[in-house]
Amino acid sequence: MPAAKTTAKLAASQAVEDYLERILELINTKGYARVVDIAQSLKISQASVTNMVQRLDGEGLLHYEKYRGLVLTTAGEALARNITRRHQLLTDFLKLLGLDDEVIYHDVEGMEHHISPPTLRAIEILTRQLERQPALLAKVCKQTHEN
Amino acid sequence: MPAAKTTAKLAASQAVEDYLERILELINTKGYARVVDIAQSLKISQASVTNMVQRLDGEGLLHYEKYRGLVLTTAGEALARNITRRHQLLTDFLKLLGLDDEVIYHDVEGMEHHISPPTLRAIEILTRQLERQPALLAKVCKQTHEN
DNA sequence: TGCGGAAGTTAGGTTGGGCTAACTTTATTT
DNA sequence: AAATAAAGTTAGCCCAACCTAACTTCCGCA
Repeated sequence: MPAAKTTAKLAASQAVEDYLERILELINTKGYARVVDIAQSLKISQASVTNMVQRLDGEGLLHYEKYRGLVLTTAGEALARNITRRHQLLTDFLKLLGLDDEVIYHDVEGMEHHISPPTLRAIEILTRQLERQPALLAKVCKQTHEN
Repeated sequence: MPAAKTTAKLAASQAVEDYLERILELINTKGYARVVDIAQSLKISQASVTNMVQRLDGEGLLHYEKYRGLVLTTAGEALARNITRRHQLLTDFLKLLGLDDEVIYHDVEGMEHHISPPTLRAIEILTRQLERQPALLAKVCKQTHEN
């Protein structure tokens, strides 16, 4: 069999994607991800985080040791990077349209879980093309803020 | 108090939006929305539909009479039209990018619940502008399907 | 007109993902 | 090193939305 398939993935829930995204972000910014930080970042209770972290360990997305912390597995980090990329590309695209940061953050947080690779790719390419069309973008921004 | 607020809205869940959207669609295409049709359309059981329909009646989004059918209220129809519009505009936008119908349908079904009015507006305006840029669009489509 | 099948409903169960309260473990501070 | 504070965990709960099984109502037709 040529071209082995190494990525399993198999559909992570919205919640799982949110957790992984935040965990990766915490690790990138402070070097580690504590339960208390994840809870604060997602605005949920520590108890809920402990629960989910145990589940994610069971699913092989991170290694978790009671009271000692956690690290992402290769699979977990792959998923986290993937959702982070979706977040970034969507944010870039909406920024181009001159939308408010609050609005962008809110909408992206919802939409990022529902965008498939082909759509993401098309938006990425469109974004790159639009970046070279300042006149067109200016028109869109202006019209958007009219009225 | 000037400028009375007539629209309440108050955040409908994803599920509620999906139900209303399908109900409106059924009414528009066959003139009525039976439990069995809604169930089939959403791929869930009739029992679940009955449950939700009772809830939506309680929330004033439709009038429901046991065994006799249902009609959308003004509020329900407003919500349904709103979500339908989001669906349509997102679909139009993605079609412009040359994406496959299956992909579009799937992604829109997820994203439509998470797009705010400002973002929707910006995308609508962008879509209209892009429609007059066939060369740009061709480039995006081509690059999207490369590789 | 009454009966069988389709449609609709009810009751009760499951699952995911949240919560609080109470407890344990770890870390800090004196 | 003991006390206290902070972090983490457990147990038990709740709610939205789904499900199946069993029952009821409705309707077309012999």
